[in-house]
Amino acid sequence: MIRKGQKPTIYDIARISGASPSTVSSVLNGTWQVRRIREETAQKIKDVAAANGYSINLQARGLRKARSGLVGMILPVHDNRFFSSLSQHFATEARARGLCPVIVSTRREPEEEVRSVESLISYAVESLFIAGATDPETLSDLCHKSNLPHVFIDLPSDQSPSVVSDNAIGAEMLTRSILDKMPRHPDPLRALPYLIGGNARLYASSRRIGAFRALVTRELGSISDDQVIACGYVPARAAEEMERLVDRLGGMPAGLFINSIPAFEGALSYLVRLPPAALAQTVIGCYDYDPFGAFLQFPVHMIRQNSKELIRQAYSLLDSGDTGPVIKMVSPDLVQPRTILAGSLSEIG
Amino acid sequence: MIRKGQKPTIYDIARISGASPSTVSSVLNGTWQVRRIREETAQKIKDVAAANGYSINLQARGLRKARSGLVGMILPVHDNRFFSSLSQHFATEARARGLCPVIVSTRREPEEEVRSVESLISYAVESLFIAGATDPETLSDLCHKSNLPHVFIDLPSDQSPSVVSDNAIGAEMLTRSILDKMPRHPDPLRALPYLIGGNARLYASSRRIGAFRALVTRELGSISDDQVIACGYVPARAAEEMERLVDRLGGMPAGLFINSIPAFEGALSYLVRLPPAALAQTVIGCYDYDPFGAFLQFPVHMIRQNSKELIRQAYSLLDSGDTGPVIKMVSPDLVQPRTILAGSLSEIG
DNA sequence: TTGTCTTGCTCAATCGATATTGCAAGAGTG
DNA sequence: CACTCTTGCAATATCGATTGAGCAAGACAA
Repeated sequence: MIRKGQKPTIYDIARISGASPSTVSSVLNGTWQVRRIREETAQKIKDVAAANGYSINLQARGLRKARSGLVGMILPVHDNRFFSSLSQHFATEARARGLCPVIVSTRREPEEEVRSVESLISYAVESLFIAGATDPETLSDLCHKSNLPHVFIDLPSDQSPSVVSDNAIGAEMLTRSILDKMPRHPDPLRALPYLIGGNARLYASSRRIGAFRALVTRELGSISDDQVIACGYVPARAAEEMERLVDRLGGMPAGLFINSIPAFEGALSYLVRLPPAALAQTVIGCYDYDPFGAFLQFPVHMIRQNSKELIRQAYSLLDSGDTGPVIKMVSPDLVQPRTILAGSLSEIG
Repeated sequence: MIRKGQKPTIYDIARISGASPSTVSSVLNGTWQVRRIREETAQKIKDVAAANGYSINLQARGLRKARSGLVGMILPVHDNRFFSSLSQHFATEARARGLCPVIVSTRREPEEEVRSVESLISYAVESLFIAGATDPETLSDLCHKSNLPHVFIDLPSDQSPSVVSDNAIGAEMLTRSILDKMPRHPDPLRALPYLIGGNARLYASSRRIGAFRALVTRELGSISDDQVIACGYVPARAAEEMERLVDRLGGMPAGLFINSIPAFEGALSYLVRLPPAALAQTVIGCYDYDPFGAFLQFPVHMIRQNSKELIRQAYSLLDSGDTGPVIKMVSPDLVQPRTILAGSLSEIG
């Protein structure tokens, strides 16, 4: 019946069913009513196709129609709570739209980002989501050149539509809840809130630090540079700086704003060695979320990025057809300490 | 120069450079030496291509060559530590092989799994990785029919090559380290190890439970059904069962084997309410890994699945060309409590 | 009966790249 | 000088699906 070893094509189905390839094509892609194919004929073709395990060759269709049915996403890594949550929502929405999601991770390497974008362009993706790009403008250029609709997520581009977490609002919420719960302390230096972690030159951190400084200044009258320790994202560095800070102050400060999960890990590795009493006088907030943070022996306020909303907004920006530079802000959520005991964590299974 | 609004094709490059499309094609795909194209001609074509921002249409190439350059992966969800780690390694290896990874999540819905596999077949993926499938045999049939090389991961198929975590060995390691560290207890019931969580009818859990029972029987002479509480994966259920167990025993048992992260969360939500002293007499092990587990106020032994090795073995099974049913086992790792303080956690940033 | 419409298809060009075959011009050989 | 051989490229068929144009056969009107 069919050429051996090959997948059947519409030509095979046409031969077997005694119709022409064009009739088969229109029956199988659903346009047969418009093309005035008899119901009887259509049914026969469908039966033959099913019986022979026909499945369409989307490369051929894509070539002819100049549409691939693919949507691309670029992100730094898959194995990260935030990015994997982004990709989950991205993929779910893509499938809901009848598109096939192609997600490529670039390990934060600019060249890999460029290669990946070029590769996705070559596969004729219909639009592209770019999350956490290290080099937004180069990628933006590439997309514009190829006339490819695209959105930046989390890290914006100056030349393209972007959706980002509202770091200023998130940092303000976190700072405010630290200030609100912060115990008074006789030592004026230990009575202050401190920020640790992050890279002041990066987009997200700089906004968070800015908001922290602004609110602290507004509430406490001033802020010293000593209160901001943007020591990067390496846990070990954060551990060192944490220890140095506690040494300098002669104990824990009343408030601690930890910028990012890696910094949190580093700080933790030091904090867990302190006597529990040392932590009783501190309010800790972490910008970024980990569910097990809620099970530590001391309460931690956490900021959780709203990845679902980020994706929703990204799709809606694309839908709008606007290709100019716009930045949409999405507010993150403040997660209260120990609010998660009820079992809402099943997602981390 | 170029048809406006369109991406340039080899025909455009041919016209501009004064060569023929076939020459352009062979120059741009690197086969020009074989085809005796002059270096001078080749260079000119490359220049023209670069100047006009040419990028190959992989749909056309794929159609012609009957190879797409795509590798597919099916998994339940992206936003899960284990699966996202799998996809990270899968994607990295795919790119290293010059292939483009297409990862589709199916939310553990059998129909979605079927749709996704069909969709990937239609895109002509060259091979397919299927992780954590709920309905392996149906998917296996689909792949065999389409002559598509494939491997199952984590959850095996009877009809296809599969790579799975060695649940028996993992459970034995975890059980052994619990038994080794378990304190003696005057109450004979509290002196025993208990297993909580998981679904005894599922592949992974049943093996883990089997290994737990076997080793406990071997070391302690016997095991009672009361010691195995396979109450599923819902945190709240685990919390209930945990409380019930502690009530029944009049305190924490000497050893606790928690099966899966969701069960761990549930158990935790109860355990953190106990006085710290209550936990001092217990050894806890968790089958599955979460880095923050190491920062809890009591030590937890954890099993970490070796996702990198799972992927490596899966690729090597595919490379071998074998399509018959084989199961490769990969041993997971035992992570000692608090071994992670040094900063190896940066992956979760 | 002739002309017009509708029905139900088929034909053939097309998308962009690949690969086999073909072929002119020059080099080399006797 | 007639010949083969090599060089360097062009022509063309092909992959599988789509789609506008075309066309035979019957229905219906005039």
